[in-house]
Amino acid sequence: MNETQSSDGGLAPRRGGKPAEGQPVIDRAFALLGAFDSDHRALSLAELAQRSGIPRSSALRLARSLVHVGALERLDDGRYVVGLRLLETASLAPRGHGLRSVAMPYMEDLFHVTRQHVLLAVRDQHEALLIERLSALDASPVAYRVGGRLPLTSTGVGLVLLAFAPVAVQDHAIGAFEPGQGPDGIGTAADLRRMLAEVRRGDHAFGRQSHPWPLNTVAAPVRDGQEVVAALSVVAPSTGFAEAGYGPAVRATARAISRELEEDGRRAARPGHA
Amino acid sequence: MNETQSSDGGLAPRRGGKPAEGQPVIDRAFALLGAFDSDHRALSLAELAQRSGIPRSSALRLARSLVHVGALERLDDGRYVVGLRLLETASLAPRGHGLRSVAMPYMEDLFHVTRQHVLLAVRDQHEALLIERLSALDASPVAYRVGGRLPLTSTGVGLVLLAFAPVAVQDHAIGAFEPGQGPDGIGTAADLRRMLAEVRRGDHAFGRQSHPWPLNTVAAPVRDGQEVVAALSVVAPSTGFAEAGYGPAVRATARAISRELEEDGRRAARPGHA
DNA sequence: ATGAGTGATTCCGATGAATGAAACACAGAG
DNA sequence: CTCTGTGTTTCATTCATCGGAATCACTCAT
Repeated sequence: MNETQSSDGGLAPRRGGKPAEGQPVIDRAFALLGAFDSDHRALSLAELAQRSGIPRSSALRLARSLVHVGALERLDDGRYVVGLRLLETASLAPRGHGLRSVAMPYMEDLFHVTRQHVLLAVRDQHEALLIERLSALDASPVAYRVGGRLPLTSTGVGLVLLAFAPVAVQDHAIGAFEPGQGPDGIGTAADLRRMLAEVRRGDHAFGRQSHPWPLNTVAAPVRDGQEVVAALSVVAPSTGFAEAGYGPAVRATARAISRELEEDGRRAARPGHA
Repeated sequence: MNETQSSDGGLAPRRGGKPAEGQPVIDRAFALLGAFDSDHRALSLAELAQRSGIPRSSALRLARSLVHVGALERLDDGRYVVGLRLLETASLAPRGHGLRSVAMPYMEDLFHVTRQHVLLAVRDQHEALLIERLSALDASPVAYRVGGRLPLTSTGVGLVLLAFAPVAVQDHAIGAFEPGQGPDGIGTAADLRRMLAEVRRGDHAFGRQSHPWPLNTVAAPVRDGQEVVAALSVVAPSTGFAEAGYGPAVRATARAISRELEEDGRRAARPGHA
């Protein structure tokens, strides 16, 4: 490691750089893309380099490649933003827009009836990823953003996804649970475990949280065959939250989406396609 | 080439491969991602290699890297699909979900009122890219898919985007126009040019097409400041198409979105943010 | 003007990551 | 059994990648 072996006299300017470590180009490229978040949608080269931990000259070269393929776009002021090309290919993700496209019309109807936030989320590893959110103009503000991640141990959709996740995932979540993270009524890991069992038994989850704002939520699982692939929920301010009304609506909608998914699957599986 | 120059005795197996050409890794990686389309959402390694024109072993290595960062996911049967990671970062594209998030509530209302397809599209080079589509369960089928591309010279949104595009883009489209591509009433390049002028003057576009199904459409521009950044439209079956009703609704909604965009811009521009 | 400061860009030698033909393993079909 | 088609591993070769330093571009305070 020590470059002392430049031997006598640093005649050679030691120009050549050494790739920090066996770090594939793809990793670094996506590290660049990972530098963007909801609070930093436009980044200068310097920010890009700093936030991704990549030397400036390398960051520039990579960013140019990404612009070339359309993954990034360059603004007039020189800053970079995420490009449309990503949206284009991302829309082909079966668990993302694929799921979304069949769920959307039903979510529309649910939204039409409730006029409250309607959420659709899937599980990715130990987090939930918000696929779609419908909100009214005059709706109460919520923190959850489409494309954003949220914890499994709180939020209705999270609890549903966790309840039907592989045991390993559940254990991980229960083990890592720290009191205070969960919604109201879940103080300890034991509470969480009990809650998950309850969710499985009733096939839906109620959630109450008072932390940022007082919000109530009902969530239900969306299935493709036997497997739970997503969770649907309605989130509404506690004031005037009609559990009795939203609960059945959410569960019915979730089942409708599940049925449609299964039909689509059957239709796609049978005949030779392509 | 003839490999006769193996000279005397093929002792050396000639293993080493030569990088086809000065082709950055990023380009190849996105060539892999580009192998997916709406008819091929799951691809085997062989398909992936063939469709992207990359040797199998290289495709495998790249695909693994992409799986590692979450851009691809691997199904149980070994096939690859687009992963959630892409959706996550793609949701940060200002011209994509950024625009979408402010437009959505208004689109919801428009959809609520009309119960017809509501489309939001932006221009990317010489094509339009569909950012969002709201459709009813019982709606007439349309070919346009979220994340998909559609020509500028047909479809209401396309005409609006083209009408307000830089002159170079317009000339390119008019030059490349071939009779028969456009909607009903546009037969020649001259017709197209005249239509674009009319769109600019009236600040909206009507479209009639009978090709796949008889569809009518009204589209209006969405502006951020002076610049047209997107187009909004309602698409409905010709039967019972109430132009008089949809037209104003679409235009009013487009203006509402524009106003909101401008306010957001002002809000974001003024105070120092991060 | 002058200089200081910031950020984007170019240069370029050294080097190791990327490359792909070939070999291998396995599966199903004929 | 052979044969065709998979996915996978190996490995000698080499060219694309790497990043420190120099350069350019631009702003702002003096």
